[in-house]
Amino acid sequence: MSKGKITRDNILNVAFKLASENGLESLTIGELAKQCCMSKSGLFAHFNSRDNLQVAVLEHANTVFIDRVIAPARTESCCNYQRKITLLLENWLSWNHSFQGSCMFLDAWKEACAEQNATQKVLKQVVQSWLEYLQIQVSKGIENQEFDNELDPKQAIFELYGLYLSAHLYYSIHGQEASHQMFWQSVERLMKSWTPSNSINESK
Amino acid sequence: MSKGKITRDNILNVAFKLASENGLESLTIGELAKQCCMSKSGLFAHFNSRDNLQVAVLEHANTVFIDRVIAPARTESCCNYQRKITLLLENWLSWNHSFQGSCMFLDAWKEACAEQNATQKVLKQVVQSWLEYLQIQVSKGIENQEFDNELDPKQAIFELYGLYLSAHLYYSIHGQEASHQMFWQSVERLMKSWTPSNSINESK
DNA sequence: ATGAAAAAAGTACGGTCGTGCTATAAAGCA
DNA sequence: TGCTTTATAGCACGACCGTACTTTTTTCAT
Repeated sequence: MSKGKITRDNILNVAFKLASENGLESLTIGELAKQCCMSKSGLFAHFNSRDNLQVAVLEHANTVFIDRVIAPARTESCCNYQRKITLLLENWLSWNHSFQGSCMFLDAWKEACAEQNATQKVLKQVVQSWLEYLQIQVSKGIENQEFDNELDPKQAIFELYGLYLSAHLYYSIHGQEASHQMFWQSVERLMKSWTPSNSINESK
Repeated sequence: MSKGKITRDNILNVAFKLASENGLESLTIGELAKQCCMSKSGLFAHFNSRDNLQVAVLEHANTVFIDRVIAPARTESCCNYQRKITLLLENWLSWNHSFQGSCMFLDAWKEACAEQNATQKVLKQVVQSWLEYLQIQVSKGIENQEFDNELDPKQAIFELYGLYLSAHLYYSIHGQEASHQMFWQSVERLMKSWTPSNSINESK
């Protein structure tokens, strides 16, 4: 392995770590060089542009992902897929250092929000109050006996919110129509499961 | 209404529009001033810091959200909550100009990824292949008769992915433990609904 | 109409960004 | 060992960032 490759590999490891913590977009050549104890230009010569650097980091992250998530679950193939999927999920949640609320690929969709500045505080408060509002609606629906009284409103909104997030993600991949269709189909299914007649599936 | 308030309001409207399209983080004072046909310093004087500007934009967005999402559904109160929630969801998806894959609050968590550069292409391809991989696992589970053969793998992963996204969001609000717990509880519930015995709730 | 107050513009500064170009140092093969 | 190739550092640039400070223009109440 030539010196160049070794250095490049080290750079990518450091960059992956940084990008995992602060988001890919906030990865800057100057800071990365500092962390690698290199000069900006010395590091830059390995990629020739910031775009190339980011792409390289993503590809590196992908190999790490395969190594940590997919490969360890391969042994479980072709016998019990429920178990295998659970295994994949476990790996998925912990692949990038113990699920610190960060995922390389999600982060590339997300803004760098590591620092707890005033903006973030307001943002969280806003989102949280919206979640609580939704939970209250579910609670009222339960009181109104539309929903099963074993239903946990918090859990229900958690799942509902997931569909919303998923819809956003799928939008950028499959476009508006497909995203909408999948979202509503899932919502219908989810809300159906909230009704008393289907209480078999309820959470606790 | 004084001149200052009018200008400030106009700035916030323009800023909201910009931030909706490109993310709050990519909102810059210089560009915003240009869009408002103002000087940087003239605009700056209204907020005295970029942080204050961002907070103001968020608060403005929140009032827009309440106007467009919560208020229109108020009439539906206290009679049919299943209907009301559906209404809220409809408003939710369209509140910020027809659900163009963007949500003010989600965007503040997300990176500005409007431009289709090389990085974004790689990123989407990576995520998509991961989704397809998961779908294949479900398909195999169906062939293996662990899952109901009416189950739609694509839809199933859509919902599963939503739980994952939700978990990430809840992490930043409620911390690791709560987030983990809710995630697994929902996963258990979801996968249980995939099994043949519970096919009542299956999507189509 | 006039003068105080508010709003907007002008200008400048230090900082960081990505990215060229040139020179030096190290690596690897003969 | 010496020489070519490769890797790294040094330095400078233009652009844009947020944010001060000063000056000009506009607004508004008297």
